[in-house]
Parts: sequence; structure tokens; C-alpha cells
Amino acid sequence: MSHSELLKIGDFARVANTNLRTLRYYEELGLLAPASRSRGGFRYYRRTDVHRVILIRDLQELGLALERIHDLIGSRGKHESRESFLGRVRAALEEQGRLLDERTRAIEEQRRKVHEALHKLAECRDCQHSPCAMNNFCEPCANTGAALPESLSALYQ
Amino acid sequence: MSHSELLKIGDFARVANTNLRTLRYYEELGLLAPASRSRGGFRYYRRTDVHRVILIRDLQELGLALERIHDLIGSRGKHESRESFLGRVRAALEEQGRLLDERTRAIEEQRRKVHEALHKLAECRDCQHSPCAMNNFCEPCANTGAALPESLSALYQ
DNA sequence: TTGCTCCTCACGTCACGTGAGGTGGC
DNA sequence: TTGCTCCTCACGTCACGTGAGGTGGC
Repeated sequence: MSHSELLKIGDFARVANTNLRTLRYYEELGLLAPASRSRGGFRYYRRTDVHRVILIRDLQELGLALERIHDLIGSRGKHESRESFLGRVRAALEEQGRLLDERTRAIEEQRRKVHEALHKLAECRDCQHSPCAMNNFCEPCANTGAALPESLSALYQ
Repeated sequence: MSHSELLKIGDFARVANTNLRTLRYYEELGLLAPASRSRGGFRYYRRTDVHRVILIRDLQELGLALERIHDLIGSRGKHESRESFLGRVRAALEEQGRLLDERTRAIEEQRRKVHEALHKLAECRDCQHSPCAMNNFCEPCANTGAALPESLSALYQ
């Protein structure tokens, strides 16, 4: 149960669900360094560092560039106080929470549009009108005052 | 109130909340063509086509490549039947719904981790231990059986 | 020693960003 | 005619993908 159990890059990539190129690129950007190197240059990673990979991935999916992520989760400098460091950690977590809120709102909006479009699509089965490229709106529906949902007018093209 | 009101690419980009380069690139990939061109080559777009831009953006944010999006929402071919076309539209919408479900689950998981880490971080203020690069785990917490949340062990580095 | 894993270049790709140099439209 | 918008190359960028050619580790 030694804390110094180390993995070669291939094994680490497997447990972190990523690949060699990505890990080397993260190292190049200073995002995640291997715990040590062998004499021959082989990278050795700590198992616990998978959490860091997952965090980086999570932030990327929220739309952050790797450089921005580096700013957020960069390591503690030699001259940084404990309070300053904990403050930065908290700020990074709160930033992530804010981004999650934004993303949640966007997804709910998308879901609303998709549901509306699917519901409308059921009605279309009994209608013989076919919008086309030069006529990207649904005349029958417009005429009865029931306009096409946005997602459908985007697909009928 | 003519249906043929057309916008130059700059005005269209403004209402679609995008830019000239992106619109030209979408056209190059066959994702969205202007309704017409002037003699001098100027692109003219229909106002209703903003919905298509928004749909493409939504699908991109769900992680789809533009070529995959082209497969999903490509226009109706000359020889495609009405039923086939409506079936494709429905499949595209259902695919989007599936992707939204996945994304929602991933975001809820991230939110859980962030909340857990922020809660734990409050406790850290009264603790004097500082994990560092060579010791990326929190000994005091581990010793009392209260392990660090994953997001914190990723940040303490 | 064999075979698998790893190493460092280095060029390719996707979805644009960003000028350069020139022309269209009211 | 002036000025703003648009046009088509074409090279740059970010986050990797994908070999080429060579060496390390058990």
C-alpha cells in the first residue's frame, strides 16, 4: 500500500481514460507533470493524478482553453501563502460552478426546443406540405397561425 | 412583409450571433448556403436561416463534428420520399435528445463533485496541513478516515 | 535476446482566426 | 467618387492524431 506506486504513461493513460499524446501535451503546457522520469526518459505517474486529468477534461468540456485551465488550477508557487492558495482553489471551484450553471441553462433551452419540435413533427405526418430549400417555412401551419418551431424550420431545408 | 427579405453576410452574422468566416466555412462544408448571390459574388441570406445556424451551434456544443452534423441535418435529396425525409428529421431530433441526456448526467456529476469539494474546502481553513507537488494527498484527512474529495486532490498540486 | 513500451521529432487535421490585396453596392 | 462591406486566397492556431525512426525495461 505504498503511496509511491507509479504507473508508466500507457497504464496511466488507461486508468485516466485518455492517451499518450494528450498526456504529453498537458505536460508541455505545464498542466500535469509526471511524478518522476526513469534514466531512459520514461514518464512515471501517480495513480491519484487521474483526478487531475478528469478535472482538466471537465473544464475543457465547459469550454475553457487549456491556458485558461492552467491559470485556474496551476500549482502553488514557492512564495504563495496558504491563504492565497486556498483562495485560488475556492475561486477555481466557484468559477466551475458558474460555468456549470450557464451550461445547464443552455441545455434546458435546447431540450425545450427539441421537445417542441418532436411534438410538432407528429402533426406533420397528417399534412401534405413539404417545405423545400427555396421555401423554408411551413405555409399551412403559418396560415393557421401555428408557426413551425425553430428547430423544425432549421431541419426542413 | 416579403418572405424574400435578404441580408448581406455581415448583417446575417450579426443576427445569427456568429461571424463571416464561420458562415463561409459552413457553406464550404455544404451545411448552410446563402439563398442567393449578387452578380458581384455577395452572399444573401434569409433571416429564417438563423435557426439553422443556432441548430448547428447547439449540435457542435454537444460534441458533434461538422461532418456528422452535415449527415444529420443535410438537406432533402431530389429522390428522397416525404416519409423518408420526416423519418430522418425525427431521428436527428431524437439523437439530439439522447446527447442532451448524456450531457445532463455528466453535468450533474460535475456539480456533485464541485459542491463536495467546496464543502470540504471550508474544513481545510482550520487545518494546517498543505499538500504539495510531491505529496498530492491530504495526510490529516486520510488519517482520520475523511479522504479528500477528488476535485480537491486534483487542485492541491 | 526478444518483444512490448516508451522516447522525440515533425507533419497532418479540424474549425476556424487573421490579415493581404482587390472589388462591389448604395 | 467616397467609404464601407464584401470577395478570394492563404497562412496561423489550438488540441491533439498519426506515423517515422530509434531506444528503454523486465
